[in-house]
Amino acid sequence: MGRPAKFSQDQILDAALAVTAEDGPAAATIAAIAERLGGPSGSLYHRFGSRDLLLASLWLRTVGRFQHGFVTALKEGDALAAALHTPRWCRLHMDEAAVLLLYRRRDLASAWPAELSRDLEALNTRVSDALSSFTGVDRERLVFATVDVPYGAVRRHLLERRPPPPLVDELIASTCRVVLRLGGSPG
Amino acid sequence: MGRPAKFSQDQILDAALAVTAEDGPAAATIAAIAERLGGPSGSLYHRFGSRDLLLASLWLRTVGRFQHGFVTALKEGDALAAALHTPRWCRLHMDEAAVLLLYRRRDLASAWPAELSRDLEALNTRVSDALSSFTGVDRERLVFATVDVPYGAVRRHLLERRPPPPLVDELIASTCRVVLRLGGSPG
DNA sequence: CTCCTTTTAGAGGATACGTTCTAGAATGTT
DNA sequence: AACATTCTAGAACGTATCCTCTAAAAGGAG
Repeated sequence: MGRPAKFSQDQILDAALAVTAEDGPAAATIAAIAERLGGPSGSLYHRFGSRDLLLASLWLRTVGRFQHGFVTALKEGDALAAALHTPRWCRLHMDEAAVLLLYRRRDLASAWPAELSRDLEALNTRVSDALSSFTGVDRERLVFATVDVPYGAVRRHLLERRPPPPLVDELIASTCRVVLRLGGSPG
Repeated sequence: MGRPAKFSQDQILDAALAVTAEDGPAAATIAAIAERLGGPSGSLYHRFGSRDLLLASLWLRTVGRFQHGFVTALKEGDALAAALHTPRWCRLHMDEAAVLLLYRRRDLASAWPAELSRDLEALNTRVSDALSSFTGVDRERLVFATVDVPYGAVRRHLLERRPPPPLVDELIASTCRVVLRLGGSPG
């Protein structure tokens, strides 16, 4: 089977993640990632054909990981849990959350690789379907309550590299109840 | 007085703004800005000493313009107006809003120039003071209602380069009322 | 008109980055 | 043991970017 890999795909993505979370996408150069990894740049090109493919893979991995809990909650009809998934996930995965929420796809991979367009589409469809499966509430309101507000509530804290305080969850929950008319005590 | 300037400071900043809003901070190279301006790169270095100084100036100009309405509303004790300032300003200044809300300072000017640190501090102080002048509400709640939520509500639309729909204002207002306990009909 | 200042104008150098290429190390297969 | 395969290792190349530097254009002052 040939020489065993010293650096796995995930290890490389983790190095890219660390660099990007720390100093932004512009700092995520091949040289910087290789240095963080402790390996040569050639290994990165061996696994991923190009920088765009590497960072696009990082994006896909991160989005996929984040979406899992969100989609599950929505499919169970629990909009509140979906909304609260964002602050909770951020506390557990600060670096990934920073990359996901502070930047855009295009800022990581300036030209999205054609090989990965299907994967990206699949992720989009997954969320879109989960949102559609949640009936009884206007879609714009649902997105506002479960995506936009949690996003805004968390961002300032991610910028300062500290976990969102518990109050954030309270405020998101309050907003959810009002916007989705869920009932429960205001606050 | 010497040769009259063909390109004013604001014209250069406008060119930088257009390029940045269109293709992100990484695309805002000196060459790209000069081409958009229709002038030589030397003129940019004549007015601003470096790329960092140029983009930092753009950041200051944009933040200052945005803050004006926000701070005014807060000082008048109108938190709702402050919260609604964001979607309204976005509709009037889409490009500037995109630069301001979609990116970070560091993504424009990787190292903030020391010459401009005072100006940046002044802007921060201005908002901080305005927030402090608004008594009777916990500061975290106030920031959530007037900054974070409007920010999140607007972002998705800025990404797609279209003005935030009227429903956004409604949802922001509803959230404001609940979080700040302002009274008024829920919705 | 002749200097002086300010600005345009863009060529040129230094540096950094993405990528390719060659060499060799480490493992499975025959 | 010899070979094929897979991966590490890093030097080397072309390109793009930031910035500097020289020359000239355009107006005002004496």
